[in-house]
Amino acid sequence: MNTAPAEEPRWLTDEEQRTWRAYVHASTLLEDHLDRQLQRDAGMPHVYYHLLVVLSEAPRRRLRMTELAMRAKITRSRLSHAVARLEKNGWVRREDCADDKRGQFAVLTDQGYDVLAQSAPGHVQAVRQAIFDRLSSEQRESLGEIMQIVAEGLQPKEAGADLPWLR
Amino acid sequence: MNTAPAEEPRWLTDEEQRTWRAYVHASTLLEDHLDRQLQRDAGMPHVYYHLLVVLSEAPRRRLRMTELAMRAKITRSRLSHAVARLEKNGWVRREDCADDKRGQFAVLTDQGYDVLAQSAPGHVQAVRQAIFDRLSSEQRESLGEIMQIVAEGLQPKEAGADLPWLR
DNA sequence: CCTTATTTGTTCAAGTTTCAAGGATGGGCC
DNA sequence: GGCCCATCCTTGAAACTTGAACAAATAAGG
Repeated sequence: MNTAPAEEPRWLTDEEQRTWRAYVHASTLLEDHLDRQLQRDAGMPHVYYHLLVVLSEAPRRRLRMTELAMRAKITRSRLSHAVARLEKNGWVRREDCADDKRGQFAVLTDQGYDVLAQSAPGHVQAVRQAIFDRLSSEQRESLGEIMQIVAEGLQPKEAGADLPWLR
Repeated sequence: MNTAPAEEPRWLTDEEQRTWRAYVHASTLLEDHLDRQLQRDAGMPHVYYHLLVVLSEAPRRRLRMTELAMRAKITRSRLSHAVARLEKNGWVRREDCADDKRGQFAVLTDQGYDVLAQSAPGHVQAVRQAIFDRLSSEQRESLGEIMQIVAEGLQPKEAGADLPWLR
């Protein structure tokens, strides 16, 4: 028996190595940048801002907790804490679900909407400045395709998922 | 005087919007994925793992704290905590700097190197599986260029930086 | 020298995220 | 109904991150 990894793993080529490093650096810097920008201008980190965005696009500006967690790609636990915080800020409010007594809706408040409306321009500008303004239209297109592919590959397999949705 | 934002901001086009969403989703899922993979196989999150990697590539496997922070794109504060944790694991050791009595070196221990060597294959496989195996060679190339550009744009301007290096 | 400014790394407090556990409801099945 | 198990969401503790404040040491100017 040989349980130890017998074969040499397929290491990254030099170019892949460089690409991967560049990706890690860029994504780290970008997330930091946006977190700071939003913390300063909106009083919340990027993940929280994103939650408000997702809510703002939902019908009646409300979503079930699980649905919101899935759309935002975060765990339910994390969402629970996050909503608690946003609730304290008055930007989100919880509402019981009539059909399912286990359920909770997260609802974007008017106040939350205002914060969003106020900080959106700055956020868009930051994103534009960091990414789109620097890329050619071919690159922009390419980036979209690539990220789409990567995201799909990591998406918890739907239907019969062996994961209780995202672990 | 008109301090309020007078002009309609340049919103993202629909395609840019989609691209940005795809990016956020992909990067979120990817970072989560790697964090879990490494937490499971190496007992540390991705950032910490990256610190070991950077150290392993430095001459004599050691770097000044600030230098390490810069290469890893994290704050000194965060690094301080991280090294404390890694030190507790016996994977990194601190050493005083002879030239500059304020200075500290973070040194990768043999034990740290072993952990790295052991977990590297799994990590590479995860990265490959999530990204490179899914992309065409054109896309791989494109991704590298794009991320390079984005990273450069966010890099704290060197020389005369008005930032105390990353705030 | 002597004073002032900068750099280096740490620490504290507050905030966030993760993980494991748990309470409650819903649904299927006999 | 009664039982079992899945789903919905929350909780608490531990780990991690952040930003500001800080002490020590060095660099820069006069």
